[in-house]
Amino acid sequence: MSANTATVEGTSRGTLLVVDGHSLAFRAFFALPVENFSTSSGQATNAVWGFATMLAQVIDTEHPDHLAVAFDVKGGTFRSAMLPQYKGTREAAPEDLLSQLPLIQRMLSALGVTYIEQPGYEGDDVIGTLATMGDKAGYRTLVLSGDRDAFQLINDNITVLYPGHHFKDLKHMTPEAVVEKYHVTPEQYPDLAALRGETADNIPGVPGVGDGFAAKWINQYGGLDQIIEHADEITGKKGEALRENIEQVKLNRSVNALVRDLELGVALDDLTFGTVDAAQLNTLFSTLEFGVRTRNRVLKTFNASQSAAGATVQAESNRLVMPEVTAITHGDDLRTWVDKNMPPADEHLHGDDEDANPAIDAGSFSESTATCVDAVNHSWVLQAEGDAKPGNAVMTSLMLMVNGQGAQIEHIDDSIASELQRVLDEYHRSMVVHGYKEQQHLLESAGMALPTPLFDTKLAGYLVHPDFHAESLEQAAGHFLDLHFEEQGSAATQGTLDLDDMEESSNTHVDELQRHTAIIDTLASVLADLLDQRAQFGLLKSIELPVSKVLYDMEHAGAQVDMMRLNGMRDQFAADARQAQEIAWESAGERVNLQSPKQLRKILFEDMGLKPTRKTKSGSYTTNAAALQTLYEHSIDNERANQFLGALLRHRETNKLKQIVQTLIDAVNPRDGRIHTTFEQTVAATGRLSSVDPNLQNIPNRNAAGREIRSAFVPGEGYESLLSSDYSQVELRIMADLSGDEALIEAFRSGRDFHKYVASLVYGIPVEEITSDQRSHVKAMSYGLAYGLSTYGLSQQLKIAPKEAESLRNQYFATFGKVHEYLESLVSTAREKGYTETIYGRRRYFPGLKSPNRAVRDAAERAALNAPIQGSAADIMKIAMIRAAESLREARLKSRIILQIHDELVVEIAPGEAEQATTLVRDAMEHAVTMAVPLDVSTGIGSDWQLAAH
DNA sequence: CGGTTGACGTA
DNA sequence: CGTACGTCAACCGG
Repeated sequence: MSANTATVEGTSRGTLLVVDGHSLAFRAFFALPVENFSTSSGQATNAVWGFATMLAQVIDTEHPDHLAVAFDVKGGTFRSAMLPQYKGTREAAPEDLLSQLPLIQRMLSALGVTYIEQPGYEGDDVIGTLATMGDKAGYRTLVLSGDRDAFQLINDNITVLYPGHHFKDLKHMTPEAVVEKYHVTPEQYPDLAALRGETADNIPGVPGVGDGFAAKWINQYGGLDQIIEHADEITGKKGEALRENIEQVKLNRSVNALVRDLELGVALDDLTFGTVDAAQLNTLFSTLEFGVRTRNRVLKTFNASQSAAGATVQAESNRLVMPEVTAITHGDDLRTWVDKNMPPADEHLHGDDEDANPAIDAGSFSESTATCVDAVNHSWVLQAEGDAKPGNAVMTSLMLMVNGQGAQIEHIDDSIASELQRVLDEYHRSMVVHGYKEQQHLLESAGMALPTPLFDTKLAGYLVHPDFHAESLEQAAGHFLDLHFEEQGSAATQGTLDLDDMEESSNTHVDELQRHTAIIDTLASVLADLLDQRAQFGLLKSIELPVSKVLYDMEHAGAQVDMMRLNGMRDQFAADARQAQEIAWESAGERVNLQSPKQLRKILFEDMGLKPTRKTKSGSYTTNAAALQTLYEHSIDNERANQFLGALLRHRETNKLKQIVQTLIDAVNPRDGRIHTTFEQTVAATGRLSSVDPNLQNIPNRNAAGREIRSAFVPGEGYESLLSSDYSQVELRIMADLSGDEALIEAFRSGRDFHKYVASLVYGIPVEEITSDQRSHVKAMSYGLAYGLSTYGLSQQLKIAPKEAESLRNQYFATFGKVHEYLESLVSTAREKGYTETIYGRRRYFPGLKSPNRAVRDAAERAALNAPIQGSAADIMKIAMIRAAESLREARLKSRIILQIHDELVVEIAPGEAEQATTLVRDAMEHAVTMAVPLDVSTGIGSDWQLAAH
């Protein structure tokens, strides 16, 4: 299709947006407190800002292709000649508002928007004319106006966008909406308004007559003319009042009729989006002291509308604005800088008390009044750099940025720390950071603490695109902003450092801090916009940010280990491994490296001539445990091979355990004898956490030898025991709830042995007759569901015939039909929408569902099946963690959460707190969310992690 | 040396 | 030919 070919759908030619300039400015002025929107020289800017963001919002949601703004002109109109007091209230508009009208017009010029003033007429008449032109030409016509006179224009083609109680939520006034609200048609509305009067325009109506009586009369008599004809018939005080004010009403009616056929000297074709003059806009916005975010937001909207080549234009509009840097070396400098540059801490935009229990409720997420973008537009950025390793954090530098001004701190002394702490306490509610948890570690290392900030670009980026994991801020900028940076040369990493290099590296260091701060600033506005569009701000505010704080505390606390025990285990495992190795070497006849699959393949499949079972994905023969086990079982008649395989399997197991223990030993912080893992909050695409450095979420638990390692995790000094508390079958319970399958729900509500109960339903025999094989087969089936298992996989796992697995599956789905439907619906919805959602609106996108490659597509389907289930379980656990930490704190207990292993929490219990802490944690977990089935939590307490198991 | 592969630990 | 992770050691190419 040629770029010039316009496609016309149906009769609609496109969308025309007509804006009532004065009324929009007026509404903005009174909706936004002028104290928060003034330049340092005292010029009010609230109307300009409100006008700009409102207009951008409407353009973004309605996508008009034609646009015009109408203004009143100074001096009288034909109406003021008729009605001297007309719009007296508006004429008396504060100077602060009037002074902003020329600024708004300058902004519109810079944006390439046509605005129209018609001497002798009002903006309303221009609007009436433009709307009529649009209607006749077949455009969907939108009138953005806060003036109700515009309602008379409404018809099937013309909709008035009317600001409601909150400036930003626009009501779409259609004919139906007018009838619903006023009980008259749009054509009759001026009659109603004439009777009622219009206080906003200083026009008196009939005293005592409001919308209700006016509508009643209109519907009774047909219209104003008929009412006047029959005025004598109307009884009572109101009838009297009408007769007394009939002249006023007639006058009102002649004044509120909009002129709809002015000669404007413009055609609709002239009203397309013009060229944006970015330079002029920059000059204007910097005079008005608007932040880079406002500028980018507006530019983005108008550039996208102006040109179909949105991508390139958008990239240009995302150019970073580097902060102008002021070096801070003393607390007094910081105070001066803050007083000069920071806006007053602004409570009303996000007035939630930080201590209040965050509203965690799926329904309330999308309802917050201030949008994320609004809030972020008034925020500032904090970026600290350094090593954020829990327990060993070191901060090297820090920068604050607001409105293009940066305060750079390279060395923190006491005066700066105390001043900065004051700033954090006062301003945290309007602060943006990248990685709250990491920033908190850095600040803590300098003796400070950061209360919960407004926004976190790292967490927000994760919510927007959980499959994308940015290694650096530059990568995040490349991904989300289409801003690309050259690879940073690593001069410092090679060769010697002379004085020039030192200087250079110190400069690049500052450049980097500056660049990072600027990237965060721009990222925040772009990501806030995306979160708003998806109604995910609640997820950030009520789950990710609060859990981030909990995770910080967990990382900071760490987990105490018994070093003696670890060393003892390491030595024992090492000895066992060495012994197994000796035997293996002897039977192999050579000192083969047992940790080299390549060497093993040679020994097993070439030298010993064993028959390989399966291949790895790269095509070589596998030597994994399952294969070795099979070979072992089939090699009874080959003594040498049998002995080798047995020793190899033993070596594999013990050596792995030795390695795990050694990794733990290496991770112990010598300063406190504890292991401080890092919980990654933005890595797992489903919403789960992960644990690194070391990974404390994969400590062995399945067999006795491995489980011993858990006994090395003990309460630290000042604590008496460990509590382990975990959910039973959360994912299955989520499936029961979301599918609404009555049988599965009942299985959980019954309180019986769940898997046995399910098996009895599936096999159709009494619970008492279920064999342990039957139970375990059904159990495997249940758990496999959420993974998208194949019958082949099930047969492999259970070592049963594929046919048997197939019939188990059929029986299962015959019993739990709604579960089957639900799982299918997950995939089909994902295919339609491109993404899945958890119960709290966490999304994951699946481009692979459209892949022509079947293997890729199948894998994507399984992941799409699993993501909402695993992800909802993750949401629930995060909420439980927030609530548990909160109630432990509120009860002033010393006991604290130290580990999370997906469905388990480990709590370090202080003396005498066991009972109360158990109750609080259990309660938080059980009541994290309400579902059709109860959440079952089991707990145990012991003097080490293994003994705490239950 | 950095990246990949195979193996294996957890939920 | 079951989802989601992290870590190790060996190996390969530069």
